[in-house]
Amino acid sequence: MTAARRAEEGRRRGVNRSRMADVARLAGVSTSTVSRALRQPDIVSAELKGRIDEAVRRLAYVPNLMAGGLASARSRTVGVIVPSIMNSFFSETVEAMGERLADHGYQLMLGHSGYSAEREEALVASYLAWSPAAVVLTGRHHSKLTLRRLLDADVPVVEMWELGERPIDMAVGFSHRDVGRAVARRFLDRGATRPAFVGAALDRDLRAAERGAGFLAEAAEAGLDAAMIALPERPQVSAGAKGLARLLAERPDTDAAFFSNDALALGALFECQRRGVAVPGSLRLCGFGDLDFAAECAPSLTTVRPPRREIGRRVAEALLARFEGTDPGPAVLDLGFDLIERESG
Amino acid sequence: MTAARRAEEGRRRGVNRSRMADVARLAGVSTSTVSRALRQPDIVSAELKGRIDEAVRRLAYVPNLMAGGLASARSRTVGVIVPSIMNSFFSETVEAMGERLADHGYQLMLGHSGYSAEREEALVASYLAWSPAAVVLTGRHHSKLTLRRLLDADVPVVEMWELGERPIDMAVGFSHRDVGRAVARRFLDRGATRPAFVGAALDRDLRAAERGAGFLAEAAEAGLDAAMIALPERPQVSAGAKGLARLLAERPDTDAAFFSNDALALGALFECQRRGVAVPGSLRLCGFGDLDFAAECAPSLTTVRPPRREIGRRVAEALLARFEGTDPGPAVLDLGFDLIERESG
DNA sequence: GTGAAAGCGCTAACAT
DNA sequence: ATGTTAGCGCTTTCAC
Repeated sequence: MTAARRAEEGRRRGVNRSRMADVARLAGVSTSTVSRALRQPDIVSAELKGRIDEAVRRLAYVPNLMAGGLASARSRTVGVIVPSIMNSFFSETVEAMGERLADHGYQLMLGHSGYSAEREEALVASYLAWSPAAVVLTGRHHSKLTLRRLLDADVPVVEMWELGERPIDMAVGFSHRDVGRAVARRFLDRGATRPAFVGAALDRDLRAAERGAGFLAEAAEAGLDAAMIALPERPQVSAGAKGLARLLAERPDTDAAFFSNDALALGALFECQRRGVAVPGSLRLCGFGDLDFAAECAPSLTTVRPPRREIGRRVAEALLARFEGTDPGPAVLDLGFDLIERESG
Repeated sequence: MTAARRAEEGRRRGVNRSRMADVARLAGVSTSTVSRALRQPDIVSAELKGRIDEAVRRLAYVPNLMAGGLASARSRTVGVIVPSIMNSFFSETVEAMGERLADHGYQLMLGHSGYSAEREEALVASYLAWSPAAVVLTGRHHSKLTLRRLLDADVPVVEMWELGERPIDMAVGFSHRDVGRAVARRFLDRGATRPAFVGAALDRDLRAAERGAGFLAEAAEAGLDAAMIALPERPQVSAGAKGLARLLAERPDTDAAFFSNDALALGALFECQRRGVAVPGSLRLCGFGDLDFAAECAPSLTTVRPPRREIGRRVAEALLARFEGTDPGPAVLDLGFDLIERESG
């Protein structure tokens, strides 16, 4: 081999990267046997397995996943789309899911849609180009083309964080409408008569909108006319302060407010402190998420705890079961939620 | 073709998935031309380009990235490792980086090390199996094996969020030591004489430890003996409250405290409220991160704003430049930070 | 239980 | 500017 040729090879594969053929040669077997030893160790004789493992170790062999994927028409990759990585709700779910799947040799490809169906569509297309083992989406609202592509690809799909009647394939989450209802009931039980819902970016965050709808529905059934404040900005602490200001301006006699997440609720709490509004004395507050500050602020925040990690874990479990051909459990898995009763409401 | 054979093909490639050869046939050209038209449109005649695009559209052709990757020995994949996805510092960086790279057809593979060098090592190995276009790591401390693997693979590497003297390849971040010094100077300028640093999980979060070291060094140079409280737990709001309690117990005359992040500082602030400690009257507080609540809490939080999004953007820019063979800029890029002066300190 | 041989769908010389 | 040809490194029948 000429030096130039060797240099070319080095550039292609990275300097010291060995192939399965190198392992086979060193172990004195065929590549088929190496391939089997690596993926189904039990069907290879113990002696050969030992020689192969040794060769793998000595050569520091790392399989080329693209070659494997091409040959087998599938990859150990799971494409995941969340609305935003920065949202700690989803990132905790993703972390749990990723850990569980990584244990079994699966890699996550993570993307964020920014709550846009169009971006979701593009992400799904680019995931499918990798022949993923599965695709995980957030929510149950997707474009027609997204649906068609997923169906055509015949790939396992999980919709998470929200439940629908007819999932594409599987769904793991809970009912946001029920969350809204539960919070309303809590307020009513405590004697509130002028409840309100304050949400941000509800046109994009459909799950938050549904929590609001559930809240209003429950109040209406109790004969109360709940107010609804929809803020255009992102659901951050600063928006919560504005939301409270608007609420107090538009309906000063409000006595209980459900904010679409804990960040908003915290902002509202700060604003109450600044204005001298007593919480829960003259205004009850409830958030959603049970973020870590909820238990610490003063007064501590009544909120709803979604099964963040549990969703990730169960999605992973269902997928692993599918991959291994065992029972993946129910197509629609409702994990429920907890109402965390603290001082603010 | 028999029905069974067709069924087998369907299973392999997904029901309607067409190959480049199908596109070539429909457009009446060779696959090489299709391949060129897709990757370097300018070197193909306008007429053929048009026919090919039409064929791609009609067949809803999605390239098989594994085949492409195998043939070209590289993939449009960037492996990224952060300590934790749930940490909004890193997730904002990842989001910015991902957007920029996605615009150019690159996908992120995201993993989290949980601040463990061992897990980082495993992740790097699994990324390299995908022939990634680049690998992005957090920080400058990596295991020997990680280093060797990256060097052997001859892949572009960026270390982010921290700067070292000899980066593996490129580094984009800022000096955490300087952050600590800047905060100490601020406290001293305001007349503090009994400063302290409170950090959590400093044995794992080496950047936080370095902020603490810088803080102590600056205080020492001014002839002051700064205290250091190291909490074992994760840097959350609840830990901040504990940190404040310990600080007040161990050194009651402390008049200024730098918490290793905003969550801790917020917890401390809440605890001060509960104990009736005046902030900044009897105790100055400073955080790190400038999270969204920092501007909203009462008193508002003096803190340090790291260039979260900017880091992601600049990492992406540097990599894209490398991919395209243009000037990637300096090997070590210091983006600095901002001291945000608010009420608490 | 193991090996030989035929691809997987694409890219990249090379030739025209 | 376009086509021909030979793989990329692995998996998977199919024989033995």
